[in-house]
Amino acid sequence: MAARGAPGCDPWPTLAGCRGTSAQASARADPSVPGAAAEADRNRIRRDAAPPGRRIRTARSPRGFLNGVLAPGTLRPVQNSVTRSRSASRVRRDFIEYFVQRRGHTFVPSSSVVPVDDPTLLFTNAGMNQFKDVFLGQGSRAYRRAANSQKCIRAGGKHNDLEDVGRDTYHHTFFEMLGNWSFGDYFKVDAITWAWELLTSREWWGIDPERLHVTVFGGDAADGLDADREAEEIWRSFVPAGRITRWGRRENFWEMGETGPCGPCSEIHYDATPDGSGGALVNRGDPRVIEIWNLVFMQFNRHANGRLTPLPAKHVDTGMGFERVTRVLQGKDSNYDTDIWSGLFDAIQRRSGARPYAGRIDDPVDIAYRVIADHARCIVVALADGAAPGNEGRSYVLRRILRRAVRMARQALEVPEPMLCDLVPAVVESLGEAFPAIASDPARIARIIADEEHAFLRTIDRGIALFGDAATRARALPTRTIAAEDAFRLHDTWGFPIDLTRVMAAEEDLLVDETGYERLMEEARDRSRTTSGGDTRAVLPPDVLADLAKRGIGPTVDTAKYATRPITARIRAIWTGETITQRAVLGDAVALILDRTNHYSESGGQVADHGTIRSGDSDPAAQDDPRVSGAPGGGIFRIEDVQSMGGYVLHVGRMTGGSLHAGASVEIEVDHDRRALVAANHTGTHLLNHALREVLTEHVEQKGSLVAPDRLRFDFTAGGALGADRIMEVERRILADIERAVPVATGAVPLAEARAIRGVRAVFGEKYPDPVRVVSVGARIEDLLARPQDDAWLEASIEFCGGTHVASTREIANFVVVSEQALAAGIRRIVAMTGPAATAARLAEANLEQQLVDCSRLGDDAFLPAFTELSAAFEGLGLGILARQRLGGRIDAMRERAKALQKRRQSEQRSDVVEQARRVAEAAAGAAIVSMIEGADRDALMVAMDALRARCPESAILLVAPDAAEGRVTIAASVPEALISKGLRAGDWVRAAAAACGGSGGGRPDRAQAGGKDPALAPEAIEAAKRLVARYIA
RNA sequence: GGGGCGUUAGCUCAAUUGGGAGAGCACCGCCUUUGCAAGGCGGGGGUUGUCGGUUCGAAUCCGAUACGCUCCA
Repeated sequence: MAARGAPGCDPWPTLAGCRGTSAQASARADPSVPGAAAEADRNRIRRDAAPPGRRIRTARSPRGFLNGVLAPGTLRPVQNSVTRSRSASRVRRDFIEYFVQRRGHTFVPSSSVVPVDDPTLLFTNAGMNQFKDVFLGQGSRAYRRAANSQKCIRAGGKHNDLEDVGRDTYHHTFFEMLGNWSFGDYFKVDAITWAWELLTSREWWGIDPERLHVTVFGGDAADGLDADREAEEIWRSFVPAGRITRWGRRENFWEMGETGPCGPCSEIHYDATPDGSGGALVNRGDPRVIEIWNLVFMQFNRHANGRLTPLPAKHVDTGMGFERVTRVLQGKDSNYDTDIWSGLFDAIQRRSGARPYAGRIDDPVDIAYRVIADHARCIVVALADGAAPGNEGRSYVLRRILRRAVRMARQALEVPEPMLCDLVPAVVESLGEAFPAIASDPARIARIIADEEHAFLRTIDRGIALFGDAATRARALPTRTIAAEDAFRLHDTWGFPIDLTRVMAAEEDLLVDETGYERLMEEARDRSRTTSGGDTRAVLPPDVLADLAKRGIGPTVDTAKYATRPITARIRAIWTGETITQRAVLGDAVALILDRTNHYSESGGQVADHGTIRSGDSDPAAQDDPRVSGAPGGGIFRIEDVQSMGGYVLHVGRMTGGSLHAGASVEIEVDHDRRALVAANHTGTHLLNHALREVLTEHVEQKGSLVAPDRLRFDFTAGGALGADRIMEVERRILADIERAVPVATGAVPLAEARAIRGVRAVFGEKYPDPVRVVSVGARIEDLLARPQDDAWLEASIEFCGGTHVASTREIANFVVVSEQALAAGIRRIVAMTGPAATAARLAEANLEQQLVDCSRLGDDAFLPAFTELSAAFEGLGLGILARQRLGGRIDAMRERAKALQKRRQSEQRSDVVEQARRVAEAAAGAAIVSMIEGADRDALMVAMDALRARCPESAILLVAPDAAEGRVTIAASVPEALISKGLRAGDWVRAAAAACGGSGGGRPDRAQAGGKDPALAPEAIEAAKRLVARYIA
């Protein structure tokens, strides 16, 4: 424990002479916090830093941070300034304690690694992700300073460290980012001063300041930006000029995206070279000199045209690699030598029986240790946060990570069966304290991992078989090179990464055409890239949001959205997807922003309303607009989608008449019929959620939901398939709820009170506003608030929900489960219908059942066509899953009868045609036989042909089978070798016959089939065939 | 979100340019054998994922769709 002043005797006294508004702001925000570090303060921090001459070696690591790996004496041991070794969890606690208790920050728990509501992000990859809306100006928080340790995954997205994992000592797919933030509060002075204090002061971490190098932004001519002299000057008070370096836009100018908040940043690097000579290695990717902390100063907004303007509110966003700083503080030269990994390495060693981890950089076993440990952490955290391995999106990234680890386990550690699943407890042990969600259901996580490991064993075998084919082809070539197409196919279709193909090729002394492979990859990427894109009308970029605010256009008032009455409103802006315009005319596809709306925008899984916007206003300026034809004034706009962005509601759709202009008064009306269908489905979803919880005794958690007019979809956690019995029970309960006509109550309730209600349903990881809207089926809101802990509420459906609902469950009318399926391991999806669609499904079921009964009573002759028709119609009826299973089983049973009948008919037909063939053979044996066969389909005709050929193997045979009922003539011919050599080809022969009855055909010289369209002309076909064959047998 | 590939008997997979849906294993019967393992002979088993189109004719070509695998973002 470092000797540290108690909170009451802060050795960092508040200093007079605070400068700058940010300092005053922070003092206001929390009076207990000292103001901005002014000059004197910085002097104190400078003095307090561990002086070079007084470095103290750690008691546990007498050789400093080089212990363990390098043999003693190979390099001069470096003295470390760390006074004592801190455990990793202590480092995490220190960071939070410093910013929360000492510097007045609010501790905000790490958000899920699976981003909520951010389609641009594969995984949470930085601490600032959960505050993105604040930086974009779309949201706000109750606090202005925040700090935490954020779970991050960098794999598969823009930041991808996957390739480096295992090969070096400091990249990870999963890591923790320690961060502190200022939202328009303190700025550069405090951010820099506090970072320096935490790192270097003896009271805190006491890192030798001489080992720290700082980078600052050096300016950018294209952007017209000067160097960040402000930050540089602040750094100068701690760090000599020689250890401050300027860098360009790539290293030291941070941007969130193409547009939006951005600014210069300063990075702190740690030099771990033995003699402290690593200054030149900053930003060179050298493992001895690594970046540990990045301080971002958001002070500009980048507009769509690339221009930068100053932000009104300046923010600070910092991120420090937890694993890296722990390594520094524990005096190690690899992140993997810290206590973060030791437990995991032990578990791997025990499970695999491999030799212990030795920390060598190029050793395959040590690489496997690092990769497996890293990937295990990543996968466990991601699964705990609700992601699952799969074949697309982030699921696919997880699958790839998992498979890489499996391959390592198999090849390097030689473990033939699944083993990653057995590492879950070790990961929980090391991370569960900081992130309790990880420890909530380790058995589920292990099960999913084990399934996935088993699946991969199958895939890799198929790939190996395909590789074998490619290798055989390669061996036949003088270059002994596997074709680019094969390598690409292995990668693109069978999931064999190129490096694996290369290794396998090398084993057989073969090469791989990698340049060709890269070319194919690039082509594939191009194909993929050029065809993507979304509806730009439904998105407002940050600069447009800012522009709207500047024009004095406020957020859309949507308080009328729960009523269905038409309202009047005023058009405030028209958004084309690229720019704000003044007018929309017939045919335009745009988005309208009004001052108020009664439409529900897409949210919480419920699809947006459709509706109409009309104006009777005259549009005086329209006459001057060449695009306006006919009478100006009066316009109709059809709303096809409604999206909410930063408080503005975008009514996306197209003009179907007249013109509309900004400022016009309009009437806006919701499509009531559609809204009613959606409401029935939404309340139905709540009833389903509640019924599932009652029917499945296990823990049911909502994982997603879609409420559309024609169906509802509900994804939830469950151990396995529900089965017909439980689906029936779920339906029965919901139908009973509908029958009882339970009233649906809604109300806004303070979040804390609402959370206290017994049995309340909320989606894990979702952010809810305060007050939150509560939707209750079966209990009055007043009663809920009066007795929140009453067990009676377990019988009711009570959810946090902003959606539109029916007033009474009676309006739902009916409920039918359409399907129940697995979505991912441990997650199932139910699709269901309500209202008229559900009633129609029940009617169709009753109808079909009656038809099946009627059909089964029919005699053999009538049965076959009736049954064929019924079974063909079955799929298209839109039945519920229970009806499909039950009646489908009945149809399968009846199909047996149909098959037996068909078989009997076929064999009757066959013996008949064989008899005909026998007669033909007796009557017309000769070099050529041309004959008519009655009542034969194609198969039967072939049987007749076989029978005939067996008797007359030397004859050329052509048979014609007219089928008056089907309006078809089938022709088949067979020609023996002797006649083929004379020039008679079966294909030509049947074609001649078919031509005579309106068809054509073809085939091989010895065997051919043809068809004609007019059975009445069958005799002509016979004549034509006889004429042709006569030429060859004369 | 976009691209590529696949879906044929219970299982593993075949099927030249569109021209008669097959093999091995498994299953059933008979034979051989003291028994077992095995062998011999015979047999059953298919709406070629589904729907539509082109064609005289589609497992094969085209379009849609479902499911699976896979790559990119």
